[in-house]
Amino acid sequence: MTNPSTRPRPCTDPDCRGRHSPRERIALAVSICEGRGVQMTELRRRVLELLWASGGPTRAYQLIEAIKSRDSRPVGPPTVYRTLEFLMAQGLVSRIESLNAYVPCVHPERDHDCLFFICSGCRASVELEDPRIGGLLAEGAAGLGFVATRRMVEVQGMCARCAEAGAA
Amino acid sequence: MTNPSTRPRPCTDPDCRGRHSPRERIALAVSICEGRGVQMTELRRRVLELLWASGGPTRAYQLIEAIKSRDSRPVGPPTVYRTLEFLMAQGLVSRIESLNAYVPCVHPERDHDCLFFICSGCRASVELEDPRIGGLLAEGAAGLGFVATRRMVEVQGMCARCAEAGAA
DNA sequence: AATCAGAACGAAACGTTATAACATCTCTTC
DNA sequence: GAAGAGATGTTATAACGTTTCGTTCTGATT
Repeated sequence: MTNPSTRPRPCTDPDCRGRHSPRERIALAVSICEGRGVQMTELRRRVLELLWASGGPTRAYQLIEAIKSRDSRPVGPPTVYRTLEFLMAQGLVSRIESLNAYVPCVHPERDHDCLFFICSGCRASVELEDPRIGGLLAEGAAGLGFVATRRMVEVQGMCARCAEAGAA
Repeated sequence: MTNPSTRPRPCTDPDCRGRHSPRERIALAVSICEGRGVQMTELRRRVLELLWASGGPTRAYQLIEAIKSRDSRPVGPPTVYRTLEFLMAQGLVSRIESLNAYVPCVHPERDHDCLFFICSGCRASVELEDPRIGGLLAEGAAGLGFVATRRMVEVQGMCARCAEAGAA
């Protein structure tokens, strides 16, 4: 067991807007895997690092490229897809369906909704949390007798910066 | 101008759950295009018919197959993708991102949200409307200074029927 | 230490989804 | 009938994802 004082701590600011240090988020991910008894292997950690470093939604083949060029380690698509699947299963990464791309989850420690605002200008994405949306979806599901397993909420548009620049 | 008494009328039941006759929905689509001065061509109408006939989210290559086999008319992928793009631009069809598939919109006359419940069992989807969700998303966007252009809300799970069958 | 089982990884081939680039056709308008 | 716009056809290829099978690694057990 790690010393509690050095163990990464979950974020308690509901309005942090994802402003966390990648380094610290990765340490948190490692700690989460440890706690669950699943393996955060070298490859998995590397993929997570690359996702954090990328600064935006990243495609599977970009990851393949990055690992090949930066690490001089050729990996095939199945390897990367398996790794992404693992990271998603652990709640460490989300897939953005409308982009066929992946982002690191800002708050893997929380059972968060996947609610993304995606800028068409700079291709960045922001993850938000709003439990009320989950509530409404649960309500809708209940009305249909529907048992939900996965929710996906994606909003495309322009971020403040790009909207301003584009309008000029 | 069509005689108002024979012109397809928009649905006013907020809780209809998509129970409309395809025939009548297609007539409505034709009427909408007419009103907007855009062309509902043979191909576009055919694709819309196939989507309504299919009974569930339909993939682009399934449409290509259907047109080739049923109509003895070979069409290429670009043709079908262009057609789908047109139908989406007119709000007659929605794309379900998490399935790479397309569904006819139940209420093209309304500026509806795209809120889908997708059953992993029978592969059917139900489109719901809940303006409150759009409201929350608008609120989230406003908080970020984000200008939204497209919203996608998809919930995957099991419909009542399949959940019951699967549980047995 | 040898063995064994399961998890993780590597590689080749393949299947699916989507678009680029360019040609043609069919109307309308002048 | 020439010009232009919108719609469609054709070929090729890019982008995304999966299947299959075999190998390696790791940790537990004997």
